[in-house]
Amino acid sequence: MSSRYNPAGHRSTLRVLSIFEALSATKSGLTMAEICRIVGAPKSSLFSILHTMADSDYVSYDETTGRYSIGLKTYLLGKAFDRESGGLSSFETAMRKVVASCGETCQLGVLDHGRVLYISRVDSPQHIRLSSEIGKTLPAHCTAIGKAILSRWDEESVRSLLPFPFEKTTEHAVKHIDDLMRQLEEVRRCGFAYDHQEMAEGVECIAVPIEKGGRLYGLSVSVPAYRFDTEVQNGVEHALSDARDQLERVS
Amino acid sequence: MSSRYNPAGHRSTLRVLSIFEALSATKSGLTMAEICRIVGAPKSSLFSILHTMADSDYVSYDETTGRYSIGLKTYLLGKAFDRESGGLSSFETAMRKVVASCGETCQLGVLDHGRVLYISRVDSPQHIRLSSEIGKTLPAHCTAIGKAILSRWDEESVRSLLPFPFEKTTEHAVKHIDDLMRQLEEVRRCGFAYDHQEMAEGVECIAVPIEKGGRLYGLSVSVPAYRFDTEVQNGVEHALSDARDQLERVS
DNA sequence: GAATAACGTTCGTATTTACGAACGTTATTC
DNA sequence: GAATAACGTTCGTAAATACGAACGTTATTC
Repeated sequence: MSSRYNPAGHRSTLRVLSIFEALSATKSGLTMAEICRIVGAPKSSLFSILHTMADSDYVSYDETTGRYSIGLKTYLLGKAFDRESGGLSSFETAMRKVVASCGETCQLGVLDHGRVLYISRVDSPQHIRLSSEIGKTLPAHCTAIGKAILSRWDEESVRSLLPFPFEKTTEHAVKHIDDLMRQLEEVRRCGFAYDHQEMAEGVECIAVPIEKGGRLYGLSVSVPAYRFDTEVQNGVEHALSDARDQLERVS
Repeated sequence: MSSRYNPAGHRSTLRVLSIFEALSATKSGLTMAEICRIVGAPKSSLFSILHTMADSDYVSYDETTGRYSIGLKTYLLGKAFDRESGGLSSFETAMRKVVASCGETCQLGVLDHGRVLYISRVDSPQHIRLSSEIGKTLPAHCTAIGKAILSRWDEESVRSLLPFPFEKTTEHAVKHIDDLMRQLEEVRRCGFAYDHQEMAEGVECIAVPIEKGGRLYGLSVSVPAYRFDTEVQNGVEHALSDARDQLERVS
């Protein structure tokens, strides 16, 4: 799909996007030197790119600290996504309803290069809760959202697109791709994907796949293991199917 | 501030940003040819850039329609801005309060290349209201937000950065930059900037400048002329100064 | 349904960008 | 406070991108 000449992609473009990515993962901005280290490019190269980005206000430059951060115009791009794609606001409404119904943290993710990219979260009102971060990724094979989405793929795609051997997480995680295939078959059958402390010890997750606007999402609820039982599981599954039905109906 | 070699900026970067900008201004996506026309670059050049953007999910490509639009990852960049910059959420809270208090549309903007860039809006509950669009720009000299922000600049910057002669809007708009200077002096004195049907016939606006996070914003309320009088004006000014005080206090 | 137009894609060379090395300047170290 | 390290910036050449022209393919026109 990329240009034949440079199969890796357009270098300057990749760098612009990497700079955005680096800046979005920071709290108080980055210096040029820090960006260079993260992006893995020499400062003489990023110099003009960074200045162009700052001049156009997609990146903001703080003169007093000498640090770059995400700019106002980039924020507006995100708003445009909301407006165009029917928005994620419908997801957020549904997620708030899920949290209200079962009292646990609800998360939304997609698959990005074989990993789960978390795009939205509504926190549990309880004190003990999860620490995942929006914009961060986790392996797909050991997360409920990952399995939920993969269950909608054909076997061949899963085998070719998922990095194997799997990244190691906890003892409970599925170790071989054939075992994962069996789990996915089970997800297709019952509609729910489970992560029984596979990603992190003591965290149980349940997820459903949701198709919306031609895209596959995974919607999950995470529960600390010590308050997880059959009753909680039933409640979560009920809340998740309600959310899925509501979201897929309006499309 | 740009690189000495290419005073206009880094070409590839400018193109990436232009593509983002073009995509953010559309409702249902653009084809490659359309993007080329908007950006003003040949398709052989944008080909690889666009594919690289789509591969990284910052841009999404709809195979059925052949159209590109803003991608999910770009949305996450916007969220990162919110998280980093203390967010615009505090502005939005304040704006909702303004609308609740005076019942008219409230808008937030900044200056971008001598024009007012609208970044947020909370609509009036009334039926007759405005049609401005988030992400769009208007001339600064004939808008309340523009004048509010310019009042915090020194005279030399205003004269050098504002495009003159002014773009023509309505008969009521200020025509000469010297007249604008007198108006800005008045804004500095009383704290409020006015647009008396200067941008659009029948629309009155009042704005205050707000400094937050090292950036200058303008917060305005727009009122249809037929329901504008001294009493309304007092109410709006009261609501705007409350909002400004609240926003600048927390910083 | 033939002809035309528009689209996305590929190619080769002209042009621009890339980046190691070196600069002056500002933090850090001792 | 001298010496060192790190930063942002500039330069020249090596290497990448840019883009007109031409391709096959898909819409449009008549």
